[in-house]
Amino acid sequence: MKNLNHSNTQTIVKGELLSSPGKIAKNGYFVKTGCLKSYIIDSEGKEHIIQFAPEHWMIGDLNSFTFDVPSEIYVEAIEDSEITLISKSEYQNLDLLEKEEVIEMSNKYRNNLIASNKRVISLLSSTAEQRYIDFTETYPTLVQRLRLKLIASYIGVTPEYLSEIRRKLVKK
Amino acid sequence: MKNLNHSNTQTIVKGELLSSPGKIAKNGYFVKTGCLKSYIIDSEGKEHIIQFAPEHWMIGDLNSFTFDVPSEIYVEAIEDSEITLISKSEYQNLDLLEKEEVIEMSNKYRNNLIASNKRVISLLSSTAEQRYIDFTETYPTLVQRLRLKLIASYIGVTPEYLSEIRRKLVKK
DNA sequence: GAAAAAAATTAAGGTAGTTTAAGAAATGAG
DNA sequence: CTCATTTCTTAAACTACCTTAATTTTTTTC
Repeated sequence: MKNLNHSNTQTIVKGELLSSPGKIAKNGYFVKTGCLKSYIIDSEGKEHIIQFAPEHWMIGDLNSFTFDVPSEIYVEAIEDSEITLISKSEYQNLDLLEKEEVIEMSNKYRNNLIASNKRVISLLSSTAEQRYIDFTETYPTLVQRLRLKLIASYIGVTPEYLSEIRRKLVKK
Repeated sequence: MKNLNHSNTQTIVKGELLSSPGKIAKNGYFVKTGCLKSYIIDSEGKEHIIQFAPEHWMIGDLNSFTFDVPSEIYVEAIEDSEITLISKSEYQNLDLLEKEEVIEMSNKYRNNLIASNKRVISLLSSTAEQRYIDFTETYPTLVQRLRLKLIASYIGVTPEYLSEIRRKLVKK
């Protein structure tokens, strides 16, 4: 992460809300320790998790951050965490960055895109049980750290049904 | 697209397969005219569309292209099209590119990521009917050009059920 | 422009996942 | 440690969406 630390480190506690809908996102967040989540609340009041960001991940509303439109998502700490801010002025205009830094950003976008595409495929083609198994294999450490409720929201099922899935898998 | 046309323009006909699972992707594709689709076939033989690429979009298996792992997807023309190849040697090593070109790539990844994230949210939080309405509003020109079957596969329902959704919407 | 092939429609029956609700277990606060 | 709160589990009734299959419509091909 050479050169990406122009901004200060901040300490935040579990439950702290860094970003919420309606505002234009002024920052992205880079997680040094702990874990954040981004999520939306749908028209029926249900929470859907867009992304988890444990150590070394970036999180934020890229759409709002990039195009100066009001954000639609929440960003919240799910553990006590240390983060650094990624300020808009720096990253919106890539021209201002060194070529190396642009490459670094580009690689982060690309890897994030690859992960997002895989998730789309998984949502389109796998059952909830398979998505849960995939999650446990892809993010074994997160499975330990996260509440079932959060994992359920991420893979797109109710906590009740995930509970049932787990019971079935234990029996096997 | 200044400077991105190092490669030749190719003309392909509807139905032509540019890429298939198992091979390591040697190229990405930039669409000048026409339309391509990328898709997977799941373990039950069902097709799931990952992306449509009409004029000015890029398409390909970024994961395979980037990390030299065997591809898992098909890329196929759904209209007669003109495309240019995006060769791996150029884009895998961003170092070799001019800063401007890196910025251009970064922006394409970023915009693609924003679109992919929106799709994840939509799959998690919206009903099939709402996803169809969103699709018609987001891609009005594609709705005209694409067969119902393809749209159904993209939004994640069977053609039969999309047909039913349409009937309901016409009645309203 | 006629025959063949592919796509779309309709409907009945089925299933994966949701809803609701209530009790048990784990976590958090003082 | 203890009470309050949140999370997890279980189960029964329900619904969004799927499957199958037959018919109609559209598109492709020669």
